[in-house]
Amino acid sequence: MILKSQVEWALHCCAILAGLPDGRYLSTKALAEFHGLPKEYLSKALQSLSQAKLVESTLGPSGGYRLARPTADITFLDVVEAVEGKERTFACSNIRANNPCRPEGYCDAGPCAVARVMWDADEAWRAKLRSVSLATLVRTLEQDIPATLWQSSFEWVLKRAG
Amino acid sequence: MILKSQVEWALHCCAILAGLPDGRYLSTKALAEFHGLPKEYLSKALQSLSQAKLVESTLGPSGGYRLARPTADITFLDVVEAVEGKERTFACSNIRANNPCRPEGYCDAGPCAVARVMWDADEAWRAKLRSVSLATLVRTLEQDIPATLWQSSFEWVLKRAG
DNA sequence: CAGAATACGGATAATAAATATCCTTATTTC
DNA sequence: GAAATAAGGATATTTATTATCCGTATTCTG
Repeated sequence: MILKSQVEWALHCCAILAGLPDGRYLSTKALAEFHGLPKEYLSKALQSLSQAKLVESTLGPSGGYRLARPTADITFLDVVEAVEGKERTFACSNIRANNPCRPEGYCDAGPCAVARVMWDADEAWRAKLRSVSLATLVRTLEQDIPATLWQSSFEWVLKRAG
Repeated sequence: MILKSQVEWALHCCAILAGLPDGRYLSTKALAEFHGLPKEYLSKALQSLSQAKLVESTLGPSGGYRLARPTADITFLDVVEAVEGKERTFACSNIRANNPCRPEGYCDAGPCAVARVMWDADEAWRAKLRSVSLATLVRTLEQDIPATLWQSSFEWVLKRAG
């Protein structure tokens, strides 16, 4: 089990969009070029973000994407769920129902004990993702990345932002 | 992203093995029949548990599997990792390295900020799985399942345990 | 107003992973 | 010696992921 590569792409793209000045948009083309990704397929990930209302888009030359909410109000979980879907990572197929000892018409009171544990773990994962916002990510990146690279990247993006 | 169905199967099988009297083995055939699963494919999951040293096997008629350690010493994480592998659920392909603004020969100090968050969440998931043992699971099941069904299932298993 | 650039969605192909079955071998029990 | 078993290799089958291509509507630019 491994997350789609689109999750990674979407998160990095959101980090870039988070640094965009108000009212500006950045195109799929620019985002793909900046990250060295296939434009057409990255486009699908960005469309997922758009459908989840995390980003807004505009058409035409100088078109592209921008965040739809303040960076503090978009979490890792938002982005992950936009791309991966909101379904739990453990699917219970209720195999206990196949127990040959079950009386006819027996009905389970609640979800399977195995599933409950797996779902608790899933929720712990989501809680952690929910606790980190894009604002936090940008602050971290600003500390990680050398100032010169940070600035040149910012300028690279600005030059292409419509 | 969704866990393999073999994870579910392995956990349920471990729950059964956890109730086995000392020194007894239960075959793939019995485990498959009890859970309504394809014997050949379930066998692969059990082999994973065996390779991870979570269970011991013996050959011949009256052969099968038993737990290799006390139920309190086998966690959900042990079983999940035996089947799914120990790799993290987020794979960082280090796309930041494609940034066109990077100076020639630039080298990253540490892992990517995005990956660190994703890996923290992965670890939170694993920590939760690590916190629940088979002993805990069996206690929960004993409370969930009606005594009569619990007992008839126990007898069903015992009749087939070598 | 014309042309270019864009997001969007549908269709399709290519690749990889999960699911499943079959068969052979070595071991153990009876 | 016969039967049952785990183990592992080989191979399909199915599903998910990754990727590309194309047509459409929209928006900006000249």
